[in-house]
Amino acid sequence: MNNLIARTIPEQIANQLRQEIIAGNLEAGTPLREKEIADRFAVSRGPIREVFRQLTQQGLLDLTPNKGVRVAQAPSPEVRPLIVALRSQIEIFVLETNFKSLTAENFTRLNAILEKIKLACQQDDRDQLMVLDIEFHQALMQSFEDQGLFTIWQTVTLRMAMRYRRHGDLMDSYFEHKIILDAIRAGDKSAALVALEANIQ
Amino acid sequence: MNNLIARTIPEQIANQLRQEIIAGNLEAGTPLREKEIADRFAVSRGPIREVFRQLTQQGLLDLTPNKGVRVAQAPSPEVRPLIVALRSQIEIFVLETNFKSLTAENFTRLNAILEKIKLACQQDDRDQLMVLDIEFHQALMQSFEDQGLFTIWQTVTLRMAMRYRRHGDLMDSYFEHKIILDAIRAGDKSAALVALEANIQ
DNA sequence: CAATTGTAGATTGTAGACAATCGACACTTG
DNA sequence: CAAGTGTCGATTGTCTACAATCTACAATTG
Repeated sequence: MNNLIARTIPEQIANQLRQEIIAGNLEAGTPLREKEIADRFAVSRGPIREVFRQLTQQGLLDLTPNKGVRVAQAPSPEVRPLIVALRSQIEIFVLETNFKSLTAENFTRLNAILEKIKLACQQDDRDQLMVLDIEFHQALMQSFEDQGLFTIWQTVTLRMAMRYRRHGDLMDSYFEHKIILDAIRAGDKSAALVALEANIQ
Repeated sequence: MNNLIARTIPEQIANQLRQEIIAGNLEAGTPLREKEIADRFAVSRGPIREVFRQLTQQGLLDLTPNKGVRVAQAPSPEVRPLIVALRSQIEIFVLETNFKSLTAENFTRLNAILEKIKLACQQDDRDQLMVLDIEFHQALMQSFEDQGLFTIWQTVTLRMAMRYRRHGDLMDSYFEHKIILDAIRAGDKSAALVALEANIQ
């Protein structure tokens, strides 16, 4: 999830754990032991410590010195609207600023993800849809090459995604993303922005 | 900077490096070698790796696998206004939401920092002022106990602070913070919000 | 001579051993 | 019996050694 391909071992492990936390497979408050996770992925504790530090910084884990990490609580209903607003602003900014610089490569990548989204919707695979949803927006963010802004976006988005379940018909998600991509392809900036904003909630 | 007291060794080292990066003592693009930094702080590479991962996640360093870290570029003039807006929104939200829950402890803590700010301004110590400025706002953020939101705020704020120098008379900074605190103490929420917003730029 | 391949040194990545810290519970002590 | 203290087991924190990877530059080859 972090990159198109997860290069390093810690990255792969981080992706896996992230997905499980976001999906809610790991209850909030659950302690994660270094050795336990290390054994599970057949590596030593070093790489796991790296993963824990990263996920902590991304707001998915809480770390207490000498005590270890626990799965963090999802954002409270009070704070969630703020998080959503922040993410929305970032993505709107990027799409607007970067609109004319989008390349054919960006289109094909977005389209590839969109097809996977369609599949996940048809198969009613909510977990996979959540992963792909984030991947779609991530591809947008990465078209605008600003590592610092990407990091902020990622932290905000992961926090927002925690234990979040899209309600109703999954197919709606597919259509929403399709509208965004179609508008981009058609060069209709304002339509794209409207569709994007509508999708982030 | 991360906490009132930096508990662990990696935290202390991270604080030191953060300060140097933000102050601009370390040029953007400068590579940081694990062993070099480890020797400097008389620890092994392990804790340093932790520090590098954290600062990377906070947008102060760029990490490339198998190549190491470099000091990140400050946000571009294009992106900076967005970063400022994000930070402003977060702090406004917290102050507004949390206004009535502020305790006497919060006041004394804020006041203590304010006094230090005054001193730094009088001594024309720009680096120290930058640290204290962030500390002041951090104290505000920590009065609202939400680790996830704090993490987001921190990332945004550190990014915004990179190589940023307040122009003009340093004393202005002192007065701006004094106005905020006075308004809070007087229970004048809207005045506090206005003053806070004016200060974040 | 240009392109490729090979090698050496430096640097990061990982593993495993040891040290420090924490929490719980039994024990002492007034 | 209550408060404090000591010990034990579990877990995290750190260090050292070794493996994998990258970069630069030399050697080879067509």
